[in-house]
Amino acid sequence: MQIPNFSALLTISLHIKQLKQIHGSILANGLDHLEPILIRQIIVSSGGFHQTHVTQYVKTILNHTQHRDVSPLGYAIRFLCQHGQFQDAVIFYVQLQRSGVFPNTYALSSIPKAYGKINCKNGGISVHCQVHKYGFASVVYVQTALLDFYSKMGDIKTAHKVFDEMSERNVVSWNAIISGYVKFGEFEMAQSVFDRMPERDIVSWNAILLGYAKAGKMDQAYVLFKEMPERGASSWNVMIRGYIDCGNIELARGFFDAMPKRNSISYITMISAYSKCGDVESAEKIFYEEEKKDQLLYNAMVACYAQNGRPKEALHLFDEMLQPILNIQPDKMTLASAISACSQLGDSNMGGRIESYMGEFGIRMDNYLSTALIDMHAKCGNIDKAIELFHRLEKKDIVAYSAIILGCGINGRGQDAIKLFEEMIDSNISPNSATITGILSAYNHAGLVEEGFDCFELMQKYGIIPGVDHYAIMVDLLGKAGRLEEAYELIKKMPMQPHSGVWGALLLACSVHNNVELGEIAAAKCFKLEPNSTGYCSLLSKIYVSSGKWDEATRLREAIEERSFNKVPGCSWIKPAEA
DNA sequence: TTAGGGTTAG
Repeated sequence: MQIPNFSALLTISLHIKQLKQIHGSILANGLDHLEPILIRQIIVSSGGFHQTHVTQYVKTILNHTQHRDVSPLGYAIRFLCQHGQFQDAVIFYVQLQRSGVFPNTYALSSIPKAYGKINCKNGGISVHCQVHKYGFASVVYVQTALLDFYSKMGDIKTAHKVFDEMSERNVVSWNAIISGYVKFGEFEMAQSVFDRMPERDIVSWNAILLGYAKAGKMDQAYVLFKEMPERGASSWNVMIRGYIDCGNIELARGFFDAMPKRNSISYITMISAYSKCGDVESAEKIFYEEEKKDQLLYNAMVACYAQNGRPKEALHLFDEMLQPILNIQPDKMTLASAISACSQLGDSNMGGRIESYMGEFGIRMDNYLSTALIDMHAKCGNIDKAIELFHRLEKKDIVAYSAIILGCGINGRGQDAIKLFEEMIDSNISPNSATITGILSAYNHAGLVEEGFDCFELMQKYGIIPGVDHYAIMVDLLGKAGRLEEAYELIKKMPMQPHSGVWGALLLACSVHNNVELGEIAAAKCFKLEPNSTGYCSLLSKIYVSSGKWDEATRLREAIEERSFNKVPGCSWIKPAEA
């Protein structure tokens, strides 16, 4: 093939496969100088392809090409930013600078957003310096991007300074500063900028509407909503979100039903609201009623199943979205939920498959995914792998600590769990209810009773109210140590009704330590709370046998047989004991 | 430039 043919080919819209072939031929023919044009063409033609494939391929070429033509590279950086590949955009931007190439407006107007997304304030500040250095200080797009960067980083002062110094402003610049004030709760400032705006568009109105919603002033939000010159799906979505945050899910649903044209955000807002209050059925109804299901909708429903202890359904839906007929690409959100489902099932095979998707689709590991994987490996018994992942975490937050502490606890690594808990407290991270469950389980495994009690005091310090499960672990811990009376006293002091787990822990301890009296009390409670479970009967029977109380053992066995014959739930023969 | 979704326990 001749050189002119390549150039001509690269001016028309082609399939990614054809572009890949052309790329191969270009390199084989030593025509590397055409690579920049190829990059641009891939991006331009990318509309119909999977974005992940395109971004992967663009990244591959960027990594390998020797050419440093600013136009396609700036274009590529903007493309990566538009497709959420912020880390990579920053890497290429830095490479571009290192090779001595001046960035262009494409790169400079998109890179501040990338720095903001990866939470790198210094990066954005250095871009700000470069903007002045390279003479882009009067370009409205570049300045707006910088002002938006500062406002998103919470530095409203600098954002306002950039805004004040702008020689030219457009409606986007005004909206960016308003959104910044709204985001950080400075509603009055937002309102005052809004009042001064020379012209407003729907985004300006939505930003102010959001301000009311965030302040919980839904009555005023409604007045504004009615007054708005135009309303879009976003305006309705803000109202829905506002009512959900106020706990008025019915009114939110009313708006959802009434809106003229819903978008994916409307659906996922409602689904996640139902998910959070455990109403999986309503979420399912919305999901299945919508015919055009996209990635966002699937993600919301997979998450809903995973969050509500229905891991099989979560994975079933995950599989469905990968079917060639639908071929919806999973992303970080999907994988995080799917991994959570795997850990609930203890299924590390499926988990491994999901890990391999990450490579296949070029999904970068982040804190959410790492934490989900830590939990999964720990629950599947691979605690070393979990610990390794934990130590590789960039930022160890409360969820990651909770997951690893619990993981160590359930894998018999009590001492490791205790060390990590201390490390967490030293790094000024306050434990939450889940962390306490984890550390208490670790003390329980290690048989550290006093530390368990100390933990109850610690909870008070951090304002955590002990839940029924914390008591259950404590009862188990005391029971195992043979301190049965203390365990019983603790149950009596509980401010809430003990569940069968609490009484079951006491009963188990009684069976280990052959305590008939407390065993009968605990068993009676268990029978009442879970009449259909036979496990408690066997435990009590074991206590009788071990204590030589053959008559009671026989009576109990007869009662069980009679019960299963008559299908009458409960064991009525035992004297009900008061706790 | 706005709106939304993911990770820990129960």
